[in-house]
Amino acid sequence: MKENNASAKFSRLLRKSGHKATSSRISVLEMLGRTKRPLSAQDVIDELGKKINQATIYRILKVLKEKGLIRQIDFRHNHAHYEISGSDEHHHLVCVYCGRIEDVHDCGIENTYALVLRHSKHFSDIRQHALEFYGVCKSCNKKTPKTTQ
Amino acid sequence: MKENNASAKFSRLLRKSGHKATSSRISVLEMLGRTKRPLSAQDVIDELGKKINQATIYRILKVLKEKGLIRQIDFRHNHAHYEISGSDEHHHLVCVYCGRIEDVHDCGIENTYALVLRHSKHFSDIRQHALEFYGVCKSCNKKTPKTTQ
DNA sequence: AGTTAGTTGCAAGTATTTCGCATTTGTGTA
DNA sequence: TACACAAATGCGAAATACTTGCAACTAACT
Repeated sequence: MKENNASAKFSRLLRKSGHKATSSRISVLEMLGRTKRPLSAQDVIDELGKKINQATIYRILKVLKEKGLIRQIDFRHNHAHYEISGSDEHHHLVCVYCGRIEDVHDCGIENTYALVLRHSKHFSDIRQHALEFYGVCKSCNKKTPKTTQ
Repeated sequence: MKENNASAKFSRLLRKSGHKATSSRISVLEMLGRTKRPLSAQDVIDELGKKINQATIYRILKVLKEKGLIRQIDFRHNHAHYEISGSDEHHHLVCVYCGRIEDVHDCGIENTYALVLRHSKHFSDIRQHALEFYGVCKSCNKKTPKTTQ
């Protein structure tokens, strides 16, 4: 009954953040939950598109992201990727030419490029990194008081 | 003769990385060079679009980015931003609701969320950050040996 | 069970970026 | 200084990614 536990947990999280626990949202969360790598919106549409309209999938991803139930990752592939919150958080090496991705574990930013490269199998050069913080500004925080998690 | 110096420097950088120093490329570099904030492709098109075709502007941004002459920044606004390399590198706070941006100076990742928030005027909450490294994988490095800078 | 705000499906629209191919332009060489 | 050629550009169209308006539906309250 793992499925049920997971989906019950997702329902709770959704309601806690002021949203309805619809079956569409739970399906998306479950899909992200059982997938290790970050998925694009298209990946989700490929799997759930027959049950859920694509506009709805985009709307769901937007809400889940705003509420922090999922994380967005930018690989600079011209589309966003998403992964479930709470999963092992790590960074990525992304090739500026071919977009190839490699995971970067056990690495603070202070252990910089040289260290990352030393641990890398496939990369020979780091050109730059992106570090951005995503949060809620004070004026938006006033407008959406339910915003907990 | 500041302009000439800058454009001569850009010419040198372009040739050094194996590309022609075309006037279009130099215009784009100069525009980014004299602008403090990161510009979107559309910003560049708005200013240079009469002289340079928009497909060309996208191609130029791609090359400059690959060669590391400019940096790409992802604000999650559904389009990329670019800034000239070598300019004061800093991070950003981006509101997940309205996209509002605030600069984050003097901050390593180790001085985490609490410290960033303490220095922030407009944000009340940080939900997540993105840290990605951008480099060249070994197989691409073989294919493009000229890749220096 | 009934009410209602919140959610979804549908179809069309917008925004962003890319492509193929003919023409032009830098750059190294004669 | 002119030549030759690879590289870069312009143009138009297309592909991709994401959004919107509105009518119909549904979860979650009473």
